[in-house]
Amino acid sequence: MKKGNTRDVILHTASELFQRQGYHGTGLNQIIEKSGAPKGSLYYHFPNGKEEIAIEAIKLMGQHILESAREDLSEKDTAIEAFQHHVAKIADVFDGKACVDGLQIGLIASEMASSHESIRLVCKSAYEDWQALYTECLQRFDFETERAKELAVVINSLLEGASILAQTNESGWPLRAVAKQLPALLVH
Amino acid sequence: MKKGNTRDVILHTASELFQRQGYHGTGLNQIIEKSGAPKGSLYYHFPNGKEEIAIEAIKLMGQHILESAREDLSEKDTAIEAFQHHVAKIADVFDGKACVDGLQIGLIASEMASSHESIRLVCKSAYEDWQALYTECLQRFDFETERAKELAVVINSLLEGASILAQTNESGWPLRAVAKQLPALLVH
DNA sequence: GTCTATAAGTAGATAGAC
DNA sequence: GTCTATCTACTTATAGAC
Repeated sequence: MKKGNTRDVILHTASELFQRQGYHGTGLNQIIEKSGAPKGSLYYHFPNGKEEIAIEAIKLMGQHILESAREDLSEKDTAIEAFQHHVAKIADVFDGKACVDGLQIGLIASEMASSHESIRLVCKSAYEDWQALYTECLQRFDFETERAKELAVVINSLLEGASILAQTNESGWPLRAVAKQLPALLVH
Repeated sequence: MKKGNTRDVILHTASELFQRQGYHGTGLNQIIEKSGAPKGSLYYHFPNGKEEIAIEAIKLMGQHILESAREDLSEKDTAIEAFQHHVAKIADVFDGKACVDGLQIGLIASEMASSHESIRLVCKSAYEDWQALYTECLQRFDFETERAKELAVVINSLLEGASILAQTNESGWPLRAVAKQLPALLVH
């Protein structure tokens, strides 16, 4: 977990807490406490305070999710199998009651959309990156460009929504229900 | 807006604020201020404080969404048209920058899932009600029971997720992208 | 049923020593 | 780069008058 410098430790802990408890639900003191980072150094590394930590944390989450998605999607031979594999991996995370590491910016995105423009834009950018990856993957499996783009939005929605249901049900089954219906959606 | 008694005014205002700013992002003072309700009466009507207000507010949102969904879904002659109509109505809400009235418990559901069991259960119950309605509608259009139940979960996920994207983009287009792909999903 | 005042705690943020 | 102490503002919640 520790990457050596204090900044990364703070950011990693903040990512974890923000995505589970949200922006307002997570205190700076809690981040300090859980990370074990020295309290005094927080405003040294992030002079703009909580908002700056949140922005950097969201960028980190975005990249993390992008990487694991890219990995999942490259391991299969059809679009259906690829996305089903991706969804199944996410479903597994919600079964264990362990921390939901690196999944989901939906909570903070909803929370801040109407109040913090800068955070809204970072979230928007993360979603665009994921959709670009999905689009690219669908094109590789011979989906026409426009349809691929639209399906990417739909898949993105599906994953965000099913993740909320999974949290609410404390189980990955909503994601598995989604995986099961993917073949109907992904017809040429 | 005012339904006569103070309790309902508080609840209505709380619903609005909770779904836009979340639980931790909304202060009791803000609810009082915005509702114009007398401050002293808050703990008279809700002796258990903020958590009780949240639980009742979520129930209210759940019923409100259920009713408008029932209305939307009963106006068309095919499953595809019915759900497309429903999604289109939601999309329109996100275009105007007005308050998102009565839509979406996803934010508060994510926020509280890991910390307040009682709130998590109320959200779970609301989702189950909506899915039951979707299932019923799909069965009416000759979908087999098991498939109808699974599609209901998928549609629920789709709506929750696309609503987050709509907020993040300040536009209803993600919901319209979903509507456009519904015919592929809803094949017998 | 409503109102005022206030308790008790915690939030984010800052200043200055080291 | 880190630590400690502290400031101000705000939070939920309560007590007691009306």
